[in-house]
Amino acid sequence: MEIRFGYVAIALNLNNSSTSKTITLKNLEKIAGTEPKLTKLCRITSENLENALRVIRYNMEEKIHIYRLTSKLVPFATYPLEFEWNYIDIFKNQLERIGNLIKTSSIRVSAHPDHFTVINSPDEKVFNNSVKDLEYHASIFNAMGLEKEHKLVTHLGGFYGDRNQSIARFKENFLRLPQGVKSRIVLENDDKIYTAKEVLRVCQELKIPMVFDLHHHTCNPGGQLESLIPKIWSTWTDIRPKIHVSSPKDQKNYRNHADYVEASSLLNFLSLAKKVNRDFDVMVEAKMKDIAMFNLVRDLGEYEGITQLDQSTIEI
DNA sequence: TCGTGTCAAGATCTT
DNA sequence: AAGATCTTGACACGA
Repeated sequence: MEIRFGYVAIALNLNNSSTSKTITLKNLEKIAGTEPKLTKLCRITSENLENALRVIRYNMEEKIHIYRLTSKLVPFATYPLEFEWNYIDIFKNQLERIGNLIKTSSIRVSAHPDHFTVINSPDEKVFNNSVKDLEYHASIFNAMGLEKEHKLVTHLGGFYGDRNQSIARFKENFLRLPQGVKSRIVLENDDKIYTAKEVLRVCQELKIPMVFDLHHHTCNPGGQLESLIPKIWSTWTDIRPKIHVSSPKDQKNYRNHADYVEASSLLNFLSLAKKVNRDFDVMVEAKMKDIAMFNLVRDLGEYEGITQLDQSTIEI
């Protein structure tokens, strides 16, 4: 079976290729007049999209099939400024070009709205802002022409003093999301509150695919791997399952991501996944980004029973 | 040019 | 009720 690896947002091998350039609100406000402000925002966005195109081209050339786009392609995309700007319209062509390259090179992309998106928040304002943020992500993917297998990864959310109530609220709020958002969402177990077992149950109930994070599972265990894997795989009905891997920074900051990923920490998971015999993808979450991914694949290839097919793919 | 405090947004723990 | 901390890459300011 084949396992493909990818990385998050930044291609360290490409110089000056940030796709997350921005401006602070204070400095945006310092710019006099609406037009100049808009010009500034557009210049930044355009630069981010140009770099995104470069990064996708790099991925294509390096035969990297798994990639997470940054959430910050468009600065202040969901922030209520004193003027409207339809960045989807303005950057239609650039977004299309990126999407076309993603499709022709068969790259599987995703995005991970950051921690301000909390679907199970009891605060309606926070929920509404989360909807906005998810819609922003979905609209970018749609403008790129990306099919529904390109997903948005998020978590169950906060604890709010009562686990069961908060899980129940997630389900209620999830059902309130726009269809175009619901069909993009996949859920991931987190490192502090909701375990793989708990997230799996919600995913099964709501028919949401589940991204399994191996490192989070170590920080916040729930359920046995051997029984979890086939069930988690089943949530991905017609799409390859995907997992996240990372290594702890150190004992003190165990939950933080290290520069690289320790290959040996995957061996147990791989041997259990082999029994299920289904191809899957791995997102490497490490400070050293694409370089960490290449190293991990190389290191795994050294083990008995693992064959390195290319610099981002193994076979077991 | 380099180092460092700050940043639009949330949640949680501490005070 | 207010403040610190978490986490993250990049900005922005000052040395």
